Amino acid sequence: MVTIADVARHAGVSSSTVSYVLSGKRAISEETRRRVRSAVRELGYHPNAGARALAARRSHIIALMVPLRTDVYVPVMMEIAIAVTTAARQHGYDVLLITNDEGPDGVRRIAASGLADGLILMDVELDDERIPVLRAQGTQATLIGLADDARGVSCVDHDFAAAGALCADHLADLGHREIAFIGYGSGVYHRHAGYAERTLAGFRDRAGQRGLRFLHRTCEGTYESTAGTLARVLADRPGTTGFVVQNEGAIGPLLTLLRTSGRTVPEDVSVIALCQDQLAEQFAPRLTAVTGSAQELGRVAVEQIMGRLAAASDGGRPDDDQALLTPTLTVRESTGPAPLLP
Amino acid sequence: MVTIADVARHAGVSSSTVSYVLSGKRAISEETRRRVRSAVRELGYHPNAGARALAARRSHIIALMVPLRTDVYVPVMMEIAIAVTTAARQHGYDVLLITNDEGPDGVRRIAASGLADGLILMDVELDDERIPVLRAQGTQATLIGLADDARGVSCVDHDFAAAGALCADHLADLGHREIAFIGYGSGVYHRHAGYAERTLAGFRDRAGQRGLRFLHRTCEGTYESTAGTLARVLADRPGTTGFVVQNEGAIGPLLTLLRTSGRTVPEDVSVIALCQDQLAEQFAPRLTAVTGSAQELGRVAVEQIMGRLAAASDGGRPDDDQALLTPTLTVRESTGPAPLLP
DNA sequence: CTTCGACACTTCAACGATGAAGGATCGGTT
DNA sequence: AACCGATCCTTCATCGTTGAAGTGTCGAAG
Repeated sequence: MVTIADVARHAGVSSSTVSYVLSGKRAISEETRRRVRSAVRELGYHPNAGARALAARRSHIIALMVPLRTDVYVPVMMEIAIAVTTAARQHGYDVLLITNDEGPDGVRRIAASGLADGLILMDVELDDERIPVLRAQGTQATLIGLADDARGVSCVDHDFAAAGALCADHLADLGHREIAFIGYGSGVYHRHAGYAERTLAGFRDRAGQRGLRFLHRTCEGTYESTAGTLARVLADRPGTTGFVVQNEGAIGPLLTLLRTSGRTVPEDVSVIALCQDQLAEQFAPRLTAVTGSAQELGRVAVEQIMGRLAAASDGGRPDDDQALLTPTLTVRESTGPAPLLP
Repeated sequence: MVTIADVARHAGVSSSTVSYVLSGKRAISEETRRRVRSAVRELGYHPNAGARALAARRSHIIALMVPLRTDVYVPVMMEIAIAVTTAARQHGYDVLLITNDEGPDGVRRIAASGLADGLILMDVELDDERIPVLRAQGTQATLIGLADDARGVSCVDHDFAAAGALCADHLADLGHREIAFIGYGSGVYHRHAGYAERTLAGFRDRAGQRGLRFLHRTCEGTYESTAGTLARVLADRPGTTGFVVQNEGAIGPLLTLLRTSGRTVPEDVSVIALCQDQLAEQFAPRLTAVTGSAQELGRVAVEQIMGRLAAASDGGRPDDDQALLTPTLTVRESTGPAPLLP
């Protein structure tokens, strides 16, 4: 194993000088810097992570707490995780993966052991138990999602309300008047999952403003569940011409069911999805969709943590940022003008 | 911050004793152990990760290198990542997430810095550049996937050949004689991705033994691509009554296309999928599927790494294990007896 | 000719844990 | 009484890096 002392010897300087060259915290002459750098390269030196963490009281690791639960669309989680990892590396940080089932104790463990300098929490609930722990330990953290009391932490999330509103606007612009909103399973709403509630609220408000009639129906995302949901919608409101689908699992079944019931998309009914573009492109017809960027979400979360860590190490009190990322509407082939009244 | 010295003082012993109580490496009297344990609890002591790593030359972290690429079905990757994390925690280990784009340098960085004690590599290529690095650094590692030269590392993977063979057997048992194998996009085969090639080879061999005629066709997984693939299959072999689908993205489109072309499943044609059960359950009809457990894969990978670490720290040379996990066939509603000849 | 500040580097004491080696205590042997 | 071995605990050096404080040198100002 190559240590900083080996590098120092090889470059003919003290180990402190090597440390300073590497951290850039003191002025070092051009000549010395060159010699140290080439010694580092020649010996293939990599600073020992443990020693560094111990001495500097910084692990250069952030922890990412991901849900075990899989009613969230999983690829999005993975995309966020990868975006976080990539963004963190650009700041010289690595990412530790923690699962949600460790709960508040997990947060305590990571913070108290100094394993990570900061945490990013996914799948945050409105009154999440982990948040008080973070405050108590004085740990820097960013939530992906919103919480009721987010003092002492930063937050970033998609602007789900705006996404809901975009759906309502698009369908209203096309002349639709009766809309069905196919949501997640009822469990998601009972859990008060922010993304589900806020999308619905955003949609509802805008729908009201635009004079749309609409039904919200829960749906588990299986074929059977979607069939049941659709049947009830068509029974209650036979005049429905627009569908907003938030549940990724329900999209395929819904399209199939509409086709088999003799309705063509977008001539008879329009379908707008709240899902990733990649998924929206896979269906036939390609779906008009409202999307937020998972990559951006991960990137912003990392920026927020880095900001907090920098502020804290300068002795300041970090700002509790709240970022809401604006969603985008991409019009494809699944939405069109409302059919003329028969 | 609570240190081991604080605990020692509180329990009226030396810090070594606390360390021994916690690690269990020396006999400590019942009474002392009790006092130390309660001091730990009362003070909320968590050993400092950096100090521990430095002194013990063990970080209690394993790194998991995940692909950035997303032509693999992403939920499976996430499931593996979570299984790895959960299994690692049971051994007192945490998991660091590294992305594949760091390549061999990433492996070097992690190994040389002592950040992780071992690595698990996903998305392994047959002549993966990272493997020689692992050998050179003497780093313990497990591959998820197979490589040409896996000396010095352990491997675990699904037995894709067996999965292919299971498909052939099931369709042959049902009396089908002309089968189409809908695979991944051609890029996957050009890359010589092991899972794709081995499934196909396993299917081909068994199909030969059972006297099946079959076509292998690549498919990108979009609706258009699936439509094109299916059209060609039906043009070349109108008598095809069995479909094996390995590309998750092609399943939905294929079912829709078969239906719109007037073929019912499973009366006219049988469809068997190589995909997760969760996905297979989502379609109508529910799909007969051959599955390997992603959870098991993650679990075994962790066991292998733990075994290697234990052997290495006992001064031994770890065994280069190779595990192939047996897939399961779950018969559902999408396969049935071959139709009688007209 | 002293004094001073700037610069470039070195010395050295942390950081918090581990574990080999070295006591202390005790009942049991000789 | 002296010794022994077992048991249980402590002392202390060590891990590799960091960064505050200190040293040495040099040129400019007083």
